[in-house]
Amino acid sequence: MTHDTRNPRIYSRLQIAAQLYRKVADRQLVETAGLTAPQLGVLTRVASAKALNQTSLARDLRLNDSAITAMVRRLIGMGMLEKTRSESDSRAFVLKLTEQGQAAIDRAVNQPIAINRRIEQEFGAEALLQFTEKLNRIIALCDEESMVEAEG
Amino acid sequence: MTHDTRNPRIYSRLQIAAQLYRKVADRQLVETAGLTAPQLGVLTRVASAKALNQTSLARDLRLNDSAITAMVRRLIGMGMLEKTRSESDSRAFVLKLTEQGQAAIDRAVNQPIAINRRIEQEFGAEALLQFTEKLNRIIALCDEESMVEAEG
DNA sequence: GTTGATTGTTTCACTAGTGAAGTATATCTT
DNA sequence: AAGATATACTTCACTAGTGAAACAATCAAC
Repeated sequence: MTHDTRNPRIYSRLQIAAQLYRKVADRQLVETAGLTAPQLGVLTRVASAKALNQTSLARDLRLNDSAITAMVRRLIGMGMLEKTRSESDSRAFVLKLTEQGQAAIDRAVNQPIAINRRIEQEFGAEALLQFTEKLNRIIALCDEESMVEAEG
Repeated sequence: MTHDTRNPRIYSRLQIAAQLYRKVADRQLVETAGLTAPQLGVLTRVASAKALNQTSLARDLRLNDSAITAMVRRLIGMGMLEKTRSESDSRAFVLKLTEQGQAAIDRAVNQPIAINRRIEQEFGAEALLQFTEKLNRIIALCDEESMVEAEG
């Protein structure tokens, strides 16, 4: 009753948490691996797939195609990634790590991110699982909602 | 064991949830109120304070000063906000809503955001509280961690 | 085997954020 | 009162994302 901002609470807390988390993780990652967190996300996905194109990458990371275009351009500029035309489909590119890219991942893996550890310890395994479960729930609800908006 | 991406899980889920939530909320807000969610956040904060300057606004929203500079510039351009030099401190500006800005807030308030309602219903009051509590925990841990990084 | 739709990618204009460096104005300290 | 320090704000260069419009290659249907 004091605040009419009843619902913004979740929204804004979520935004702040996500932003802050990224900032703190980025600081360590840039220091140790020379990568930002989103960049590491892209590289690890590329590393774990055998022949990935940009569209699949976008789907995996739940991003826009154009976000991937930009991301890949940066990573290629940094010498972390390579891009070659797919032989089976000449619209698509196949993404591959460079040695330098693999080295960056290795550095990142060898030095676990402090904030992750901290959160894991504070929360404990069970609470952590429960929390990510709720995040997944939110993601699913957003998906549903955006379907509804689009089609009716 | 299948995935060595044990810790990224929380991080990336949080990012995806936040991004998606914003996207869905934005779509409705832009439609009904002509505002994005972050813009509404700024306006409601300005509305609830009596004489706000940009630095306090930045602190409240946990944003950079320069993010506020840009945000305010856009909102002024849209005719939602006004900026006048503070009489007590001539470095600072005092932010004030225009009529149009107030009208936009009213439109937003009168049409609660669908995705918020959906999440509230699915989660229930208790789970929602618990969830935001954990978000606050994460925020606090990030704050601590960034202190440690900065000073040692 | 064209025709038409779908798919993979890019470009453009935009919002939203960070961080470092700079400019004024205020506030201490002496 | 002067000089150092802090505060309010801006600018710049950057990352990271969206969405719409375009283009070329592929795939289905006649």
